[in-house]
Amino acid sequence: MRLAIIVAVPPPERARPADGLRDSVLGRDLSFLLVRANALTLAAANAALAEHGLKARSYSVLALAADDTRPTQRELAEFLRLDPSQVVALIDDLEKRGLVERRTDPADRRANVLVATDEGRELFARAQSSAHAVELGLLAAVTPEDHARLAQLLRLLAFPE
Amino acid sequence: MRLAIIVAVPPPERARPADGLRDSVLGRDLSFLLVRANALTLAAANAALAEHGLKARSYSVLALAADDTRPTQRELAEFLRLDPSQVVALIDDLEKRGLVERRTDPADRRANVLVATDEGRELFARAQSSAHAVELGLLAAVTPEDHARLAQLLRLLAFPE
DNA sequence: TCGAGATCGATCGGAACATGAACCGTTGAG
DNA sequence: CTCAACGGTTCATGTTCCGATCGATCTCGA
Repeated sequence: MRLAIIVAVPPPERARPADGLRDSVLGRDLSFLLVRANALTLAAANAALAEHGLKARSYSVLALAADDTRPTQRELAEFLRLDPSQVVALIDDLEKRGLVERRTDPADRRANVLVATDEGRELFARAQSSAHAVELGLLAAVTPEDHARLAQLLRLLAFPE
Repeated sequence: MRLAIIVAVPPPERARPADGLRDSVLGRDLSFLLVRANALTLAAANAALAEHGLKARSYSVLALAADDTRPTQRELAEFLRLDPSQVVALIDDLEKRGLVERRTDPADRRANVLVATDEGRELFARAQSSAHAVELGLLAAVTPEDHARLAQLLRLLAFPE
C-alpha cells in the first residue's frame, strides 16, 4: 500500500544530481563554456606540469624563451595577459633555477630580452611532451580535424584584430 | 664605412613588437589559446555586467537561480568549478540584494536550494541581453555556423563524460 | 531503533594571485 | 639639454583560492 503511493509520484522532483544544469541557459553560453573548459584544462595541465616544477604560466614563459623570438618582458606581459609586475616574479623564479636568462636588449637598454639556457630548453622539451599528452587526453572525443578547427576558432577569440 | 657595417646585418633582429609571439609554439597550444580567449572574454563580460552590479560569477549564479532547475549550493559549486565556500559568499551577496533566496530543500534539510526572486529575474533578463550583445561583438569575425560549432566543441572540453 | 560515518553549508585563516602607485634608469623628441 | 614617456622593479592593497573545522542532517548497517 505504502509502496504503491510512493511509486505513484511521477516527477522525481530532482532526478539528476548536477547534470541537469548542463542543459540550462548557461550550457549554451559561450563565455561560460570557456570558463569551464579553461578551468578543467588548466587543472589538468598544472597537474601534468607539476612533475617538472612548472605551472601553466611558467611553462608559457619558458616556451617563449626556448623559442627564438626574444621577447621583452613587456611583450610577454601583453601576450600572456599578465601585469608586467607578475612577469617579474615569474622570470625571477625561472632565472633562479637556471632555466632562463635576462639579457638587456642592446637596442634599448631599458628592456630585458628573455632567452632560455640549454638546461631550460631541455626541461621545456620534457614538459612539452607531458603537455601534449594531456592535451590529447582531453581531446579524446574530438577528431583531428575538429581539433584543428577548434584551435582556429579559439585563435579568433584570443587574437582579435 | 660604419654605416655599411650596420646595414650589412641582415635580420632586423626584432621587427614585430609583440605580434611575432603569436606564431610561436604557444600559438598552436590549445591550452594557451583557451587561457587567453578566456581572459579576454571574461574581461569583456565583466565590463558589460558591471552596469548591473554583477560579475561573471554572480551572473552565472543568478542565471541558474532564474532558471527553474533548483540547484543546491553543492551543485552550483560543482557546475561552476568553484569551491563550495566561495559559493556561500556569492549567494550571500545576491541574497542581501534581494535577487535570490535560499530555501531549505524539503527532501534534504541540510541542503539549500536556490531560487531567484522576481526582482532577480528582471535583473537577469537585462543582464542577459548585455551579455549576449558582448558575445556577438566578440564573435563578429565568426560565421553563425562556426559559432555553433565552437560551442559544441567547447562543450566536449567543458563536460567530459 | 540506534549509532557511526558521510554530507551540506558556513566560517575562518593562510597561501596564491591580481591590481595599481611610486620609483629608477633609459630613451627619444623638441 | 630638458622633459615626457617607457621598461622593469618593488611594495602595499585587495581579491580569490583552498584546506580545516564545525553543527546540523542524512544514510546505512547492526
